[in-house]
Amino acid sequence: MSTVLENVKLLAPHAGDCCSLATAPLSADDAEQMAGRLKALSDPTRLRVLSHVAAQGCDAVCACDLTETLDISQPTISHHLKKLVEAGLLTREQRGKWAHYTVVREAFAELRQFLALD
Amino acid sequence: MSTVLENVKLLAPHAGDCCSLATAPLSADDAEQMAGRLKALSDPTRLRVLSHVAAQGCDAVCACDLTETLDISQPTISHHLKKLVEAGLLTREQRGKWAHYTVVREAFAELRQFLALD
DNA sequence: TCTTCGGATAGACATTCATCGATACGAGGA
DNA sequence: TCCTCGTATCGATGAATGTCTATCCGAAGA
Repeated sequence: MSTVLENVKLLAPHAGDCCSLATAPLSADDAEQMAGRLKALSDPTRLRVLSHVAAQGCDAVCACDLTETLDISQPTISHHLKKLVEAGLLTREQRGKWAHYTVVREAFAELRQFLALD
Repeated sequence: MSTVLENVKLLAPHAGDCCSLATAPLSADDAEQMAGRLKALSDPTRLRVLSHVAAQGCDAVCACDLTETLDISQPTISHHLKKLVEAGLLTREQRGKWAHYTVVREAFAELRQFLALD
C-alpha cells in the first residue's frame, strides 16, 4: 500500500514540467520520474487499452467496454488500468458499479515536451 | 544474432509513421512496435545516457565520455547504448578505436506524433 | 609482431513484470 | 437481507531485464 501511494506521489504531479531530454545533464531523480511514466507506456497491452480510451477524446470509457473489445482477461485489464492511473496517464471515476476512465491530456503534453530535442 | 537483426528490422524503420494513440483501435502489431521503442526509453540509466547525447545536438558523442561522466560501469553503458541503437533512437559510428553516437531526430518526432491526442 | 586500450560480449544473478485462475469486495436490485 | 454482477486483489508462474565481473575482439602505435 505504501508503495502505491509513494508512486502516485512520485509520478502523478508535474512529472514532466521540470525537464527535457535536450537539457544537458538530466538528474538521476528526473530520469527516474520520467522513466516511470514511460515504463507505463512500454507495454503493448497498455497501449491498446490507452488507445481505446484516447479514441473517445474527453469522454470517459467504461472498463467493461475494454474487457469486451480486447481479447484480454478481466484481471489483466484491471491491472493495466491501475498502472496507467498510477502513472498519471488516466483518471478513474466510479459511477455506480461501473468504473470509467479518461485520459489525462496534460500528461501527454508533458511527455511530448520531454521528447522534444530543441 | 538473428534476434538482434529481427529487432532492428522490426523497430528501426518508420516505427511511428503509421499510427497515433488517438486513432481508434491500435492494432496489436502497431502496439508491439511502439511499445518496443518506448521500452527503450523506460529506463532511467538510458534516459541519462540519451540526455548526454541529445545535449550535443547534431554532434556525435564518444562512448568514453559517457563512461567518465556517469557513475555506471562500462559494460552497462555499452549494453544500454546497444539497446538504444536497436530501437532506432541512436546511430553508432566507429572512428578508429572510438565509438560515437548520435540521436536520430526523426525517431523522436515520430514518438511525439504518436503521443499526440488530436 | 607485440602491447595497449576502447569497447563489445558472455555468463551469472537478483529483480521486476505480465498474465491468469481463484477469490474477495461492494453497489444495486429483488 | 440475499443475489447478481462489475471490478479489484491475491498468489503463482514463467519470462524479460538491469547490473556486474571476467573475458574477448580489434584498431593504433611502438
